[in-house]
Amino acid sequence: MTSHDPVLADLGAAIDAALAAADLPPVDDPAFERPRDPDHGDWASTLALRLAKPARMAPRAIADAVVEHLELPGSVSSVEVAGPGFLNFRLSQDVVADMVRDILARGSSLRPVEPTGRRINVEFVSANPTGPLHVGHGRWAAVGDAIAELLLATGNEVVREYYLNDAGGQIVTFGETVVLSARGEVLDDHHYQGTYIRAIVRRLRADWGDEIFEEDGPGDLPPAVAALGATAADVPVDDEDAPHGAPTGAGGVEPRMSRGLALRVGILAADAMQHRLESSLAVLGVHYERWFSERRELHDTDAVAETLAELEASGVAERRDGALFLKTSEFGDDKDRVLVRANGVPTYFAADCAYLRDKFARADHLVYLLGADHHGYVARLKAAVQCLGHPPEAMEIRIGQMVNLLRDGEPVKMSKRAGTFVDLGEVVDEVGADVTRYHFLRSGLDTAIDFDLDRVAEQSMDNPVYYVQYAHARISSLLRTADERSFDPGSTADADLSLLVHPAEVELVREMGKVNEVVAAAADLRATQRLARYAEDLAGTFHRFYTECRVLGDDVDVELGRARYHLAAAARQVLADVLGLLRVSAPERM
RNA sequence: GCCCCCGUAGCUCAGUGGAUAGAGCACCGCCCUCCGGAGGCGGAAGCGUAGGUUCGAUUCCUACCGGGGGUACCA
Repeated sequence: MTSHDPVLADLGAAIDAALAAADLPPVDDPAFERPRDPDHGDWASTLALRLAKPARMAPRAIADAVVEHLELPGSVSSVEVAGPGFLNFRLSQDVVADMVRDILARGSSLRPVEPTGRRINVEFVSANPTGPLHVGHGRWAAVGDAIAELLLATGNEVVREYYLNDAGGQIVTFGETVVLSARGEVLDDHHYQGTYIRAIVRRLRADWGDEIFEEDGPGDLPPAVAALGATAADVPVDDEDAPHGAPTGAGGVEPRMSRGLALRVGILAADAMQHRLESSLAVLGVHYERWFSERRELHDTDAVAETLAELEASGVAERRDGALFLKTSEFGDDKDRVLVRANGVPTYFAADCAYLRDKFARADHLVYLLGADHHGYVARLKAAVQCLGHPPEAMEIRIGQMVNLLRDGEPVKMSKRAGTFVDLGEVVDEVGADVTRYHFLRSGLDTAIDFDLDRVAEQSMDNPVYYVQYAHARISSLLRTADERSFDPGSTADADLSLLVHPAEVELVREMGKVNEVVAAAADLRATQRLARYAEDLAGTFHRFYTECRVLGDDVDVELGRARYHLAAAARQVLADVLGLLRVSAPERM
């Protein structure tokens, strides 16, 4: 990472030379870091501390020896030894000036990157199309979207993908639910509950008329749907081949509709749900390059069958007790997993294998964003990757901890079936897209977070996202005002940026200079909170600068005012770039 | 039982071996004849417990305590 920064590359080379000149052993990494305390300079190296043992010398003595032999590159103005043996470096004013000019000239603070040539597939949310999204999904949506943006910014080809589980028993159950609801009949415990079912009923009724809910069905369905009665689409279903039914009295099970009807309506209902999912996500500002339909792309094709045949042919899958097992235990899983049940019906896992195979035909690297409730699935998925002949690291699974939805401190139970969830769309309407996104983006995935509706709504005016956005709006206002007052900032190239020596100016510049390394680290670690926290730090340094350093006014030296103008403009650009990566808006006015 | 994640300020969360552990909110006290006070400055307040590794541990290891999630020929 350090090699990306030209200054550090120069400095590293100079240090290597100094070590050699001082008869000290070489280091493979100068271990540059940003000191927390600005008094410690722009960059620090801990190499003397690390070298103490192998060189059998006191760290300070090593540091002194290095400094003695060090020829500083032009980009570094000073070095000093501090504390137990830190080397603290300060950048020269030229570097500062170049950075500001560069940002303004290019219209971006993000350093251009070499394309990696890597095709990365990022899958996130992928909630079943049998119900609306809840707040927890919002977290994966915001984080997945921002991670995709980060990977894009660091030179990768990226596809955001949503896997639609629009096949299987749940679709039949979903169809049953909709039919019963349309007929005004009572639902059983295993049916989906919630007011959104009525919306689905209205939707289908509007599109196809009431007869869609009858056994015969309308004759003018699109062929693809009409032909669905018994296609591959209903393969991965519970073991009952009989129509789904509910216990009625003591007499046992009495079918309430045919399986074909439930399936047909279920498929149409899932399609309708997909549109609802898409619009909910769009409200959050999340858009996918690819919606992958399990039913259409895996079951209606030969994909599953081909995958199974391939796995069997390569010897990683074998028949046992009438079922087909994938030997995942040979690749770290607890036990082998069933691909095809003894009754001939493929499992959900079989579809997952086919899906993996399909993805690897389209991408070099797969990122999955899953909730903690899916972590039990990781081992077998990792194993499946290897069974398909790919190295395990070609797929990366990020497990995110859960979101606890609270309402005034009290947990809100979220259950799709019970209908007691709070829809993501409602939340976004209540607190706003930027606030919702930002709330999720500023925490690490490993942290289980609380989302208190009342608190977030109440605090919305003091939300950290506004702190950042306000800085952006404030600079915009400043530049507008300058324009209105016919302030002539002159060109960036002519501005004397060496005038920027006030502590608040130096701090701002110093903070701005971190942007590329923060972006690189955030991308590497898939850690959106790094960007968010950085944005907050940067906004803070700007606010301090703004309070202490005036840009406009008769009492401000003209040249200094111009330099500050360009500094502010560059700071705005950095803020806009970081917010852009988070896909949070950067308003000119608030 | 076994597996995964987390215990940091009153609250929500940062800090993937470095110097005096940070931010926002809440609380107390200051700061607008002047570019947006949705701001700035100051104050008070914290690494669950006990060991270990290391020149150095909030960070890595072990145990314990506490919280969350997972452990199907379900999807």
